[in-house]
Amino acid sequence: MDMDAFFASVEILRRPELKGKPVVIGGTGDPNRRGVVSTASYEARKFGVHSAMPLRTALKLCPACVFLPVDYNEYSRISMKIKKILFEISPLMEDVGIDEAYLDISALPEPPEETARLIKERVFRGTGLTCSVGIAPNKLLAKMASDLQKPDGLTFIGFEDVEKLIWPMGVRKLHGVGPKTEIYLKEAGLNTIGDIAAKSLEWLQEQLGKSYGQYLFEASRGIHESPIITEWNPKSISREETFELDVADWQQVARSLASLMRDVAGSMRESGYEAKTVTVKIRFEDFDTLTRARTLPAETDELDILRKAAFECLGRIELKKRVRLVGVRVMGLKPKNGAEGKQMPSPCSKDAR
DNA sequence: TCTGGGGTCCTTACTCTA
DNA sequence: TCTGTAGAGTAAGGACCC
Repeated sequence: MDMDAFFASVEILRRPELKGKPVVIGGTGDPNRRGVVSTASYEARKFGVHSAMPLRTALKLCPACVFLPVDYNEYSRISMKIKKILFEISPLMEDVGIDEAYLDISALPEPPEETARLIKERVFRGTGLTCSVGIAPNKLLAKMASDLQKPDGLTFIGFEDVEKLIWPMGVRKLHGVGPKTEIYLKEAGLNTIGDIAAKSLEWLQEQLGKSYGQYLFEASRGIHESPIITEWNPKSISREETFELDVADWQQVARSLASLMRDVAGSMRESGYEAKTVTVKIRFEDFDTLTRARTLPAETDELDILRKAAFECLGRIELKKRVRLVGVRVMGLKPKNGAEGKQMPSPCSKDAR
């Protein structure tokens, strides 16, 4: 199940006057400041606006677009409502970020198409929002099925449809193939998913690495064994900040790092985790990005220790260019005092490769 | 000229230890 | 003691996802 233009749809729901207008959600909502598009309504997409595009570019493409800030709290609230509805239909549910979920419905007595219709109906009745549902024998194909008809779609894919429906698609449509791999594959003469499927396992592994080659070999044939993951512990917690204007002042970078570290430590305590490794990230004005990491003798959630480690990392980076972004991440997480830790919905798909 | 933020996983290089 | 090797842990960077 995949919500349709989720952030934009939520905003339109609470401001009905926006219905039918091109709406762009991203950053602070000011298209003249730094930020990217999180979600564009279908009307805005007609102007070429899409996710991850700089807001300034979106403004150029569509000066008539309505730009709104991201209201993550509101989207989370509605997301939880949706997940509750889905969980009631099948508790074998995997959260995939804020607007997607996989459901194993193979054990339900109703036929799948009936369940799919029930999902769409209950989500709409509960929230006023539409979603697209894909039904397939595994997560990979279900995801591709849900993308096939959007918005408000309901699509079936079986293994027997892979050749006809999936193979003609561009390589980029395969989950796990991003912009870099797309370029690489095209240079190798592979334009469609079928082109990948025509290659041998050995060739793909030689060109793209053992693990990723194996993944592409199977995925291009619609083969994907990964199970529904119902519980999940975070592996890292991070915060980062892009400055409105690139900064040359070391003090300002340090202040920002200290504040981000406070935030991360707060988040760790809230969720009940301690961390072993601290990583600092600096992105310079030319987008050159460096990271430095420090592993501590033992896990901790004490701000003083974490901050000291972060500053030790920062000290190993020569700030000879202006700084665009500063970030901090903690990893090697362990639930505190042997407690369980708070299990969370997974933030994004974990099994692309 | 533009390129966010919060995540996961993989690869490669290096170091330490058995 | 010297040499080689395997494995674990750490560090850095990169690709991808929502």
